Amino acid sequence: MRSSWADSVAAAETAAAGSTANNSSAGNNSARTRSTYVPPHLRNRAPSSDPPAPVYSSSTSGTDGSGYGAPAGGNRWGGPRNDYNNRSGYSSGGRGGGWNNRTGGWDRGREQEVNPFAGIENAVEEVGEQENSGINFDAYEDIPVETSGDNVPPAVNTFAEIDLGEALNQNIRRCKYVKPTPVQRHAIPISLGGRDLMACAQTGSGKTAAFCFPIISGIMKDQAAQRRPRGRVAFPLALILSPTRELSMQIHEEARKFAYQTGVKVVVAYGGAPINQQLRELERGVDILVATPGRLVDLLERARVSLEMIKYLALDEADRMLDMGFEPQIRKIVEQMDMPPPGVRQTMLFSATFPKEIQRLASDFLASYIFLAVGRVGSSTDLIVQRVEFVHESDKRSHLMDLLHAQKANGVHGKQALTLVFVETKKGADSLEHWLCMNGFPATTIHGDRTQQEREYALRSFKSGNTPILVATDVAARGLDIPHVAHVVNFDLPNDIDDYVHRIGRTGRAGKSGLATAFFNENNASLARPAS
DNA sequence: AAAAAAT
Repeated sequence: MRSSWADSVAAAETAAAGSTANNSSAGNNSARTRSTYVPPHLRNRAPSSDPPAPVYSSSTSGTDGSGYGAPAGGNRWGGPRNDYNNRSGYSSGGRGGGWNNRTGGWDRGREQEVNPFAGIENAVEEVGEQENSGINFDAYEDIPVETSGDNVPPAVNTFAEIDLGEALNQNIRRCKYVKPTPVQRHAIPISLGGRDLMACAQTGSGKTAAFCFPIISGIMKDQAAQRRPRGRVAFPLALILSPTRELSMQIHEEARKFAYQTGVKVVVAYGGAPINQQLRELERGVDILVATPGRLVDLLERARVSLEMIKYLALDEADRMLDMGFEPQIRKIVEQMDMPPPGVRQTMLFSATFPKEIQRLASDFLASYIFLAVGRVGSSTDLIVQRVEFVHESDKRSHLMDLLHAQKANGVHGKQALTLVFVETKKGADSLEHWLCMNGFPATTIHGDRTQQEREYALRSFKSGNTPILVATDVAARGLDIPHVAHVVNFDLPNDIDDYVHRIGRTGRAGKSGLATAFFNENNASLARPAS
């Protein structure tokens, strides 16, 4: 039996207390050198005390609009951040002109930063005021949060309280983040303070921003991050590991938004995609590398990536990675290559649960860490309406059909009523998808037997509402943040209650309400009562 | 028993 969240909290408090007690001052040195809180009345001014960090010096006069063609007054690029521009592989000089000119001389590939805000979410029409931000902030009030450890930095209530820099603040506005989510309120000050962090929280709670903001801000402020020669070996400053390719892609997309026009370069590497393109991307320079463990080990063995310069390490969905048997790869990456040890680098470990194996990982990877547990947002108990229906195996398809027809009849537009159907097997996914299509319901499927290209296409097609039904195996169960999933159907029940919770967590995201239906029959007897 | 992940 897995430990519950409450157990995790309890267990972790002892663990965290024990691990921090003997090592209270280590790892704090970097914290002192970072700049800190700026009171509200001093914000949006040039921080005169810190001339060498000019990123923060100008808030551009123009409203930035699309991000392109905006730097009229500011010229963030040409000016003060030359060190950075050079380092990340942009040619220096003529910056402003080149930037505004999309067909300019050097816009092949990604040499030009693509505006990440022209994203897929625009494909789905926004409804109503509340949805514009994508997050229902009211749902975040009264989320239980626990922290433990030595000298926990106080939480913040607004982004403005945190000195993230103007470029990052602008991206936060572009993302329409109004105020920090609970995990952000606590985790960002902890990370900005240079402390290691063990956090129990789910994706969709704002976790990605919680670890990206401090990393990006830290890289921007780091005077020591001088330009390095570009070459065959890439030297990322930050590494983000995640269990599945799609989750890595998603983190990469988000991180690119947060890093837009900061000069911080984010690159993603995962399997199933041609490695050459990823190698080229790495050669152009990388600050933050987002990767799945297998592909990263490959890159390390080819000596195309060195972890020598790593200052920030984030492990996302750590429990999932262990479940999937990645512990050897992860230990190899973190402990047996050239990555700086705990205390020298800064490490953030995120996990939905906190069982023994994760506790061990935490004590091995983290130094003097702070434990943070954030209650679930849109948890199974409040925002997701759950139904369990007894359906014989042979009736499942027609029953699903009834549900889909009812949904249609309720006048939900195809575009917004995305339905995610979980099945047990890859074969089952294929055949159900086929059957749905045959019966007039545009569906697609995602599972581990499909090529990466097919998987990515399926996800895009689903998100855009093109095929508003996605049949999935557990590859999609955790972490994926798909907006507008109105209904999760557990066509086949998962074997494990944790998986169930994660699956239905695909709906009711970001504080919106959702519906979850599970088909239950005699085959699932083992789930009906705790089988221990 | 199944799923995921490097080729």
